[in-house]
Amino acid sequence: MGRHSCCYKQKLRKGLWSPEEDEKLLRHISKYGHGCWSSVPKLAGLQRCGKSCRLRWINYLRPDLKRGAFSQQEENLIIELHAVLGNRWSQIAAQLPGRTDNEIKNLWNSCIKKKLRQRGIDPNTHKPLTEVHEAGEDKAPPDNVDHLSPKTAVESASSLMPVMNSTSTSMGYIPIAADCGSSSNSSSNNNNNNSQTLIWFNPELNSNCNTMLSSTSMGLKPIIDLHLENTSSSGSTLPYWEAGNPSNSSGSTVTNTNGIELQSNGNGSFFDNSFCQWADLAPAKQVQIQIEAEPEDLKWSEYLQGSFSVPGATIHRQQPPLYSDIKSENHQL
DNA sequence: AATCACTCCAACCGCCCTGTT
DNA sequence: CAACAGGGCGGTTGGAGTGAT
Repeated sequence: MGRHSCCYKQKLRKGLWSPEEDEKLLRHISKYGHGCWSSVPKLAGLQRCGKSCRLRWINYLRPDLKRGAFSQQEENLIIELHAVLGNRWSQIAAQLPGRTDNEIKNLWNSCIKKKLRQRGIDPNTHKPLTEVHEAGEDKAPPDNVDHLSPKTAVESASSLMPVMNSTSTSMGYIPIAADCGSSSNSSSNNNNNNSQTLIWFNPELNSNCNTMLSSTSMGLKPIIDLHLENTSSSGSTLPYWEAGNPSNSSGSTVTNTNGIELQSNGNGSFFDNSFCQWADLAPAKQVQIQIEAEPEDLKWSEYLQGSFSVPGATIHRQQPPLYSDIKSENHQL
């Protein structure tokens, strides 16, 4: 594919934006909105292509941008999100209000990568450098490795599990990854062609690894609180991994915050007839929940608009969840 | 003061996806 | 179905700024 058509036009300015250009663009968008970007330069009286205007607006002129250096919390969050999302800068940026994907990408390449290496962590895999070398991965995988492609979603999530093994009493559970069984070439999903396997985990298990977003071929997955409890334990609420121990889970139920109950079959598996078909409480701190749904039912765009649905369950949310929201929600539990 | 090396980041480039015709 | 346009994204680049020599 060649250049974008607007770039063929002659006499278009390139390079840094002058204050006058900024003012023209700002004034135009403030007054009329951007509408069709390709028409913005003409209407605003700028000798730029629409893409250039869009970029300038998004990365610099937007009024909701946060200026200044990144805080330590923001850096930590970027690292955590990168571990799950990889180089999906726009999705990472969506979790950091006021920050742009470009900004985050630059920070990652110029600063965070270096810091991680100094700490002995491979920035591509987020594993200790020694481990990476031992595994014969001297040559670091490319940054654009698809951390959560449908085939590797469960694998990716599982790879995070070892760092989530500290004790916690939090009840907040959220899905972090999905294996999209509807993928045309996926053969790993129990012969169910229109299903997904979600992996849930508790963000409080490890403060440094409380990433809870998952991304599949369908886009970023929504975040859901899954409140799990063991009602078989004399009324007391136990963390799910205690309830989910296959050896003692007989008779227990698991309920999420949406009131969806998963009934144990006594073999470590939980069955839900409204939201999920089955939920398998694996021995680790992991539960796989298979959902019968067309991929379209779970599009992130729909979720952004306020709701999405799967058979038997509709989950509403006013606006896209922010990482900080989830953190505080879980702290409240 | 001049030069060089290095860092950082704004902006560009090329590609992909989606919607429209 | 193909062609095209628009928008979005990730990778890369070039230049400004800064510190060292």
